[in-house]
This record gives sequence, structure tokens and C-alpha cells, in this order.
Amino acid sequence: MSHTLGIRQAQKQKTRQALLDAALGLLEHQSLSSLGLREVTRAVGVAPAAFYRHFKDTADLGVALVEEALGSLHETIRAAIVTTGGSEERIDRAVSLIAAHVRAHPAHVRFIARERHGGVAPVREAIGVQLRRFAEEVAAALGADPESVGWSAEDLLMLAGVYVDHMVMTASAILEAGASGASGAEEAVVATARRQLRLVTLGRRHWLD
Amino acid sequence: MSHTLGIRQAQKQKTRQALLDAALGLLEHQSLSSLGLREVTRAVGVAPAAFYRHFKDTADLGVALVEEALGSLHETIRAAIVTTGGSEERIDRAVSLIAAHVRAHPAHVRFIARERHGGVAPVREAIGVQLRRFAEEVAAALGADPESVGWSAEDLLMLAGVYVDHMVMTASAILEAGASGASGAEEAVVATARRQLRLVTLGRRHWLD
DNA sequence: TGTACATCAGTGAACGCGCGTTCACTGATGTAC
DNA sequence: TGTACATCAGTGAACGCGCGTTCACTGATGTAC
Repeated sequence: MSHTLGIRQAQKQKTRQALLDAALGLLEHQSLSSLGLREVTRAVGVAPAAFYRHFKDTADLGVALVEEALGSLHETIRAAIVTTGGSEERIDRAVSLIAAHVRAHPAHVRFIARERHGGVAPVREAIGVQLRRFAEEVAAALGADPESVGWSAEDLLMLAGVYVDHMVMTASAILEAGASGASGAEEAVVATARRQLRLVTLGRRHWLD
Repeated sequence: MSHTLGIRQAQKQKTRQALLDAALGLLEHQSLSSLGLREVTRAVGVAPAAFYRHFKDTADLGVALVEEALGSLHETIRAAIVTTGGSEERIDRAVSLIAAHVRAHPAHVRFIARERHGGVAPVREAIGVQLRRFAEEVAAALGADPESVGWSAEDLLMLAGVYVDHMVMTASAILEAGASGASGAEEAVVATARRQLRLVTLGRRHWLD
């Protein structure tokens, strides 16, 4: 059912995606704030001026990267939300999903962690908006859980915020552990993340005591 | 008791500090990764070449900023640790100390939040080392608390990590709330931070159940 | 299907500009006697 | 205290270089008939 693009549009999309991919690669060792338009076009193999057919500037490209990166993360979050079972199983599953996400999209994870508090305002704001949406989504799912009877909407959002922030921090820590080269470093991060989630789950269970 | 520096050394220190201050100011709207040496010297009013009398490059200056920024944060953490009283009072006091710290050193807080996952490896690593030290210090203090009987050293460090990460995130959120201009935004962040700490404290209390 | 014209993604050259780094220097400060 | 020399923080000019942006262009693709 997907509309077949004309040859021209398909080619344009391809170049646009190549620019996004090249930028993501170049951002492994720098911040968006210092990414040059010429760097990106050089990496793709097009003329510098071609950049303007797709993006206003590198900040604009960064906003597009936010959508790409958080689109894939959104799927991981929804998968974690629908998990069933006891709290221990759900924690294990959630952390495994995050670890798998980092393995599948390391550059996206790095980009989000780096630019979440980065020096490019539109990108920072785009990430903030999306993460707040994720928190609302998680809060809604928590609210549907029988364990949340008696919780205020505000407290559910507070708890959801803890989960979302923890997820981003954990993803970034797993990435760093992988990059450190130390064998077992990733496993240690994963084990700590699980225990931290257990702590939060315990707090949740006794919130209304 | 402090050794009086010679005129020459005192003047050099003064220039060095001016470079650090100017850099910190320029980093409000960009990342260290894109900070130029000429920008910094221009802001101070010295020749570009003078920069090299103090720092190898801007990454080197960044590492010096880490020490300055986390030195001041260290004092705030120690103040939070020694607080006595019930858990509710301790939470209130800790969050107030963080809010005061942000008010006193907004640029330092921004710098640490921004560069913690930033694009300049030596700076990222310096921040990581210091935050790990803070966590160890907090873990030691937690271990001295009667409530921590039966806790493993690993679990204490895990809990301390939660506190330290939460502190950095909260400081950054307070800063953003202040910058947003929305009245009451800072109070909302502070209120949420308190509840999140309450949640963690509850989890802590039932950890060994 | 074929033709004539319109569209537009990507080109390549050009521009002015600020960058990081080097170097020999200056002149105030420090030191030895 | 005074003198002669050493040190060294900061200068100012110069360098080659890559940057972002503009512009008229080309030629493949799209569209109307």
C-alpha cells in the first residue's frame, strides 16, 4: 500500500538518508555543536551546496536525527511496557530490551545521551519533548496496572520519569561499557541497572503504605 | 599561611582564571567540542597565542573546568551527607542544597550536565572519574548509617550511584526550569525531585525484606 | 507512444572570513652578587 | 641598596586551511498534450 515514489523523489530520499547516516557516524567523536556541513557532504560524496536541498543547517539535520533515534527507541519502550509476568521477570526483560536496543542502534543511543543536554537548543528541545511523551505513555501504562490503584496522576508521571531517565542513563552506560573494551563491563552495568530497577519497584510497592 | 605568590605568578593565575571564566560563559550556548581558542582569548582581551601559556588546547581547558566545577559540587555533596534528622528532613535538606548550588553555580552545573556525555573524551572521562569518586564517598556514608546493616558493599555503591545520578539530573532540570522562564517551573522540579528521593528511600527501607 | 516544455536535485567555482599554530619580540619581574 | 643578567607571560604579525553560503549551471526526471 505504500505509495511508490517517483525516481527523483526516491533518489532525493536516498541522499537525505545518506546525509543523516554520515552525520550520525561523524558524531561518534564530537558534538552536533561542532559538526560541519562540509564534513557531512564530504563523507557522503556530494557537493556542499547539495546539503541545502535537504536541511537548513546542521541543527535542522540534528532535529531529523532526533526523530529517527527516538522513533526506534519508542518501539523498544512499547515492547518493554507490554511485557507481562512478575516484577522480577519484567525487570529482566526491560533491561534485556535496552541492551538489545544499544546493540542494534549504538549511534542513536550515543546521539540522544550526548545531545539531551547538548549545546544546540532546537535539538535539546526536540529530545525533551519526545522523552516527556515517552514518560506520559509509561505513566498511562502504569496507571492501567492493578498495582497503581490509589496513585495520583502526578505520582504516576513522577515514577514514569524515573523509569525513562533510568532507561536513557542505562543505555548510555551500556554503550560506554562496550566501548571501554573491558570484558564483563557491560554485564556489570546490566546487573546494576537491574538492581536499581528492583529498588524502584520496592519503593513503588510501598508508596502508599 | 597561604604562600604569597610573586607578582608574575599572581598575574598568570589571574589570566588563567579569566580564560576559564570566559570559556564557561561561552559554553552557555555551545558544547566544548565547538569552543574555539580564539573565541576565548577574544573574550578575555589577550592575544590568541597567550592561550598556550596556560592550556595545550580547549580540551585541556575543559579538564581544568571539570576540576573547578566538581570541586564546588563536592562541597555541596559533603554538606548533604552530614545532614541529620529523619528521612523526610534529610530529603528536603538535600534538595534545597542542590537548588542553592544551582543558583550559586549555574554555569558549572550546565557544563557538567552537557559534557558528561559530550564529544570531548578527556573531559568526559574526567567527569566520570569524579562522579565515581562521589558515589564511593556517598556509599561510605550510607554504610556508616545504622539503616544499612546487612547491605553488601556492591548494593551500597548501587544506591549511591542512584543518588549521585539523581543529583546531577535534578541540578540540570532545575537549571532548565529556571531558564524556561515559566514561573513555578523550578518549584515543580524540586517537588518532583523530592518525591523521587522518597521513592528511593522507601525502596532502600525494604531492600532486605 | 512521442514530443516539447517545466521542474529541480545535485554541481562546481567563487567569495570573504575566522580558525589554530608558529615565531621572533618586548618589557616587567625575578635572582645572584 | 644597586646592578647586571635571566626568565617568561603576553604580543602581533604571518601562514595555510577549511568553513558556510551564493550562484548560474546541467541534465535526468516529470508532465501536458
